[in-house]
Amino acid sequence: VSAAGEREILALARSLGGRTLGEVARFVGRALPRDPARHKGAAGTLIERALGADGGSRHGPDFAALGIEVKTLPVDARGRAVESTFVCCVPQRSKDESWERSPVRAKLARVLWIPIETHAPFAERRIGSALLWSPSPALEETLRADWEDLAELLASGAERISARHGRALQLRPKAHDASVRLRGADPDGAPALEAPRGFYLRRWVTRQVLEEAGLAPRAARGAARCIWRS
DNA sequence: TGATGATCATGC
DNA sequence: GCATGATCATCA
Repeated sequence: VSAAGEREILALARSLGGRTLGEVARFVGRALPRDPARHKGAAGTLIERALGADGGSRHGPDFAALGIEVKTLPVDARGRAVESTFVCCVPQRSKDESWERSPVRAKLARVLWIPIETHAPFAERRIGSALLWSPSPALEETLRADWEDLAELLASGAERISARHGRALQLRPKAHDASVRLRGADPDGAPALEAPRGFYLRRWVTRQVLEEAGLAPRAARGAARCIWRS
């Protein structure tokens, strides 16, 4: 909405570049957990606090007024994304929604990517150069096609669903454990229990984002590069 | 090494 | 209880 607002957020985010999670935690006055395995979302929560994002578990973008979603992006030493990226939970009745009105499109329309080096002790993980991003028309077409395929899959019954569907988007379990069930509906509309799932961006997508921004090498054997410079 | 399915903590 | 923040564990 506001270009000035975007520039301010981006400048603030880029000021975190080169710092460690421990430094940022001290800056915002929060303790950083020692064990990432037991605090998987801690880096993302910390960055949101440092940026003054709206926070909480509400729907909608992190910066509601600007429509910006903040996503930390775990990368290896060369700046390549090492994990897929959670986008949002599968909404009930997603079959009734168009791509244009989908939460996936809303989330991905404007993303502030924050690369973070992984495979180091939590507090020593270094933050990279923040990147304000929107999907290219080509990627958006892929996302739309995936969304429509996956929505159809969801509407046709839960049995056939796996993470193998979708070129850029995929469906994966999203729950405390595999036993969790939500109230849903079967293809006929009758009440049924379903495993909660989320939409995820495949790893190649975020790798491409960083490559196009010059933050990661394009070739598999490319030279090492500092992720907090470009 | 990469992808899939499973899992952990927190906030409301 | 469920959505948000993600990474872990395992197998091919």
